[in-house]
Amino acid sequence: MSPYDPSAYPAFAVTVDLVVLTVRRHALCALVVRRGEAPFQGRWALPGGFVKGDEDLGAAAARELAEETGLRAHDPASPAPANVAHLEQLATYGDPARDPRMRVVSVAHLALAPDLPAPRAGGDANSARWATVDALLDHEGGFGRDGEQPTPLAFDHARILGDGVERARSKIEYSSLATAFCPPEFTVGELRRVYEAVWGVALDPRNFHRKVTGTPGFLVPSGGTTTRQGGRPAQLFRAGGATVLNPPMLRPEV
Amino acid sequence: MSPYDPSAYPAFAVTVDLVVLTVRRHALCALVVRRGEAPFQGRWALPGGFVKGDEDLGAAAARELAEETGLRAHDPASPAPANVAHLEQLATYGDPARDPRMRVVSVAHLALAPDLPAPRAGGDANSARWATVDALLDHEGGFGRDGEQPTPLAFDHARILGDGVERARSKIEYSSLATAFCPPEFTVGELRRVYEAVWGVALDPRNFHRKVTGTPGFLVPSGGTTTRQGGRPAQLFRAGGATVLNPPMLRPEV
DNA sequence: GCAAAAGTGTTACGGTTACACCCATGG
DNA sequence: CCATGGGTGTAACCGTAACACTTTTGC
Repeated sequence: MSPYDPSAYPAFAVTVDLVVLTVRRHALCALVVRRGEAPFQGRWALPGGFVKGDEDLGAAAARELAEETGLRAHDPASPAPANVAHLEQLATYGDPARDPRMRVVSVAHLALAPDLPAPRAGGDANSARWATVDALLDHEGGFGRDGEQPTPLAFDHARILGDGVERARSKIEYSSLATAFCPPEFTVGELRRVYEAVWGVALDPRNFHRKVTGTPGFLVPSGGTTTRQGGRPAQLFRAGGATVLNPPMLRPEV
Repeated sequence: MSPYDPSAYPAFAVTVDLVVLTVRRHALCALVVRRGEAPFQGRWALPGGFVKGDEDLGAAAARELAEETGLRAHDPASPAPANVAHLEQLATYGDPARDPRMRVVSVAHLALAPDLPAPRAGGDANSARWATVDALLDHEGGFGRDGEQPTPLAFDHARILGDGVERARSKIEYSSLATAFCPPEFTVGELRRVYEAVWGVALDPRNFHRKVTGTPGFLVPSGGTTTRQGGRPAQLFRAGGATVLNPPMLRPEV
C-alpha cells in the first residue's frame, strides 16, 4: 500500500466552530444558535459549519460568522468596515465520538466583538442570541433567561466555549485585545469594565487609569469626550498600535 | 440538499505534524526526518502522518512520535516511562495549497524532550536527526552541518516549526515547562542553560537560582548532588507539582 | 448641593537587577 | 593554587496596591 495514496486514508469532514464573545451589561456573553436538526435538535450550539474544498480555515471561519450571524470580520480585500474586531484560531477538536453521525474534526476559532445589537440570524441558522458565559457554563451548560429551560450546549461545545473564554481571559493580560470588546472610540472606564466583566473581578479605577494611559501605544486620545457613563466627562480613546502589553495587566487573585 | 449529508461535504485528509524540541549543546534543536518520497523527496520535514479513522488527535500525535522516532509520550494506560516530557496541541494548518497532492489539514503538536541520544528512525521514516532551530529557520530554512546542503523544510513546516518555537519560548515564561527539557533530576544551572538556549539570552546565575528555588512548587530537592558540570557540587532537583509560575520568569529584552 | 464618574498625588510594599562576596570541588 | 561553577547578601530601582483628594458633569 502506498503511504500516500489518498484513497487509502480515512476521509474526515472538517468544520469550523466559533466562540464569539462580547461584553453586554457588564457580563461576558457568547453567541449561540439554536439547532434546527438532529442531533441535539432544539439545543443551543456554537455557530459553525463545514469548510469548503478550496477554502482556508480562517476564511471558512469568517464566512460562517457572516452567514450565521451577520457579523463581519476584517477582510483586507473588502473596504467594508468590520464589526468583529478580532478573529483567531483557538484549537482543534477531533474526538472520534464528538459527532454521532460521522468523523468530524472541528477547528474552533475565537472572535471578539463590541456590544452589538442582537445578532441577525441568517442563512441556515434558525436563531441566534447572546447568552452569558456564566449561564452557559457554570449552571450545567444551560441558561434560563426569558423563561427558557437550561439545556447543555450541543456536542462538545461547552468545552470549546470554556477553552475560548480561558484564552480570552489570559490574552487580555498581556495584549491589547480587550479593546476588541470596545467600540471604535471608548473611555478608560469602559475599557476597565471590559476587564472586570471578562475576569469577573473589580479593579481599582485610579490605578487602572494610570496603567493603561501610561503604557505606550495601548491607547491614543481621539480628542473628544463623552458623558455617556455619567459623572465628569471622560476622554475618548482609540486602540493604539501596540499589540503586546509590557508589563502586562495584572489579574487579581480570585 | 440536506446540510448534514456527509457525502455532500468535501472529504479531507487529516494529519498530525510534530514539532519535537530539545536542548543539545546549549542550542535549541528540532527533530526532522528525511522524506523518502515525492513531493519534497529528499528534503527534511517534521515527523507526522495520517490520523486513523477511530483515533483521537492527541493519540495520533503520540503514535506518530513513537513510530517515526522511537520517542514515547506519557500514556496513562502504559506503565512504561515516558521519554518525552510534554505533548500538547499547537495549531492547525489547512491552506488548500499546502500539500500539492490533495487537501490535507494538519493538526500540529508540540513535544518537548530532554537531551536524548540520537533518535532511532523507525517504521516508514527514512532517517531522523536533530538540527538546530537556528539552522532550520534563520538560514533560509536549511542547515549545513556535517557537510549537508542547506535545504528548506518541506511543505509549510518552516512556519509550523516557527510557531512551535514561539510557543515554547513564551510558555516557559509563565509555566514550569522548561523542566520538560531536563532529565528527571537536574541542577539549577542545567535548568538555567535550558532557558538561555531557548531564549537565546544570558541570565544571571545568582538571580536565576533565587528565583526558581524561591517559587513554591517549581522545584523539589531530590537530596543528591552532582559535579557533572564541574565546580562546586550542585543540588539535584526534580520538577515540582506547580505548573504555573507566578510571578513569571522575566525574559530579558533582546 | 449631592451623587457619580474621571482623574492626580502619594506612600508602602514586593520583586527584580546588579552587583560583591563566599563555598566546594577538580585538576 | 587556581579555575570553575554553586550559592548567599545587599542596596538601588521599578512597578503596583491602597488609599486620600480634586475635578467636572447631571439631576
